[in-house]
Amino acid sequence: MENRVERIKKQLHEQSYKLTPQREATVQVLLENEEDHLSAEDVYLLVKEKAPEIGLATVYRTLELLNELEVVDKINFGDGVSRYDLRKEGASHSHHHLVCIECGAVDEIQEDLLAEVEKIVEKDYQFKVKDHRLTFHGVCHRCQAKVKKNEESAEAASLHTN
Amino acid sequence: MENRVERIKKQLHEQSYKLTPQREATVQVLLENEEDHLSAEDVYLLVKEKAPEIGLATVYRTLELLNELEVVDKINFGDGVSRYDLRKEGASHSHHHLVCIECGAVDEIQEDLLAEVEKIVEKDYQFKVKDHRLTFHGVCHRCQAKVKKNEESAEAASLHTN
DNA sequence: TATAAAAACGATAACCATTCTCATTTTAAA
DNA sequence: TTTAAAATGAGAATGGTTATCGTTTTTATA
Ligand SMILES: [Mn+2]
Ligand SMILES: [Mn+2]
Ligand SMILES: [Zn+2]
Ligand SMILES: [Zn+2]
Repeated sequence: MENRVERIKKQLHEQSYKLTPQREATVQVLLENEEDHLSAEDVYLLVKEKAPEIGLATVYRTLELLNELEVVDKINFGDGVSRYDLRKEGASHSHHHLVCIECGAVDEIQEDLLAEVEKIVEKDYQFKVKDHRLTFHGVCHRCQAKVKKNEESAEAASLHTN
Repeated sequence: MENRVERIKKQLHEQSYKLTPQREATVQVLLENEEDHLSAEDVYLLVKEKAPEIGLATVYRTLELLNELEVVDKINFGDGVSRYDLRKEGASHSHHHLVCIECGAVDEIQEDLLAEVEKIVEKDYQFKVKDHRLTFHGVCHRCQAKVKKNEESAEAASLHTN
């Protein structure tokens, strides 16, 4: 885990960006909240806990930089904010997302389901694919379970009143 | 073509929304620019040509409404604006997009390439898929042709100077 | 056709995520 | 240490979108 920060710092250094405590704290926060999809404001509040003097503009600048270095993906789920999603190390593109229209949860699919589709796109549309964004909107497994449970108890209640 | 407007108007009426000239003009503009991906501002300027008294707020409200009726998809390509994309009639989900990182062009894929992938998502992730968003980022066929042409003329020039 | 309530409208103020500006501080290499 | 370039923090500015509110339009009903 610690290595991960070191490697990102190295990457910054290689591209002749300076290693500032603000940048390190921001990367730390992203690593510690890898499963979430934080907005710039979210990151700002979390970074402030370990580096209270940091400014919001610096957080934006750092996230922008990390996006250019392909350390994070800047994604947008249609609410009014950009979210910053850490890439798995060495991943060559953005992972897929499952957005629940019932509870708002965002789950991830780490396996690449688009290999075949990309072949078709390259062949049939002569488009050289560099990256992709794939998001499914629907009902998550938790909300499906909830509905099923409610249906069962409604049935049970109906048996009682008959 | 004319039928398309009529059907959308009917759909509004069925859901007890009122049929106003502003809404009709907005739908007209969307139909006349089906291949584009217009922002609210874009739509506003185009609608003003045929209904100069219309307000920007009304355009936003109409686009929001059409999005709820699933007549348009509100999409976001990562520049700071929402874009409104007319659905093909009867289409049950959003079509795919090809965004060129060289020239910025946005091309469309109308065929559904995700049927197999969605089966996997439903089975392996117990996620009930209702809709999807799929965008590829890469180099469009026009830009690829341009690069190839440049390489050829560079080669030709090189032959001359030798 | 006249009436009236609900819905929709236009103008514009407010909101708010993001970017820009600029004076000050920090970094990194010599 | 010195120094130039890069980075930072505070807060102003920007710009897309939404909210407000008084007026107008629509549509159902009498
Ligand atoms: Mn993610
Ligand atoms: Mn489209
Ligand atoms: Zn859910
Ligand atoms: Zn192109």
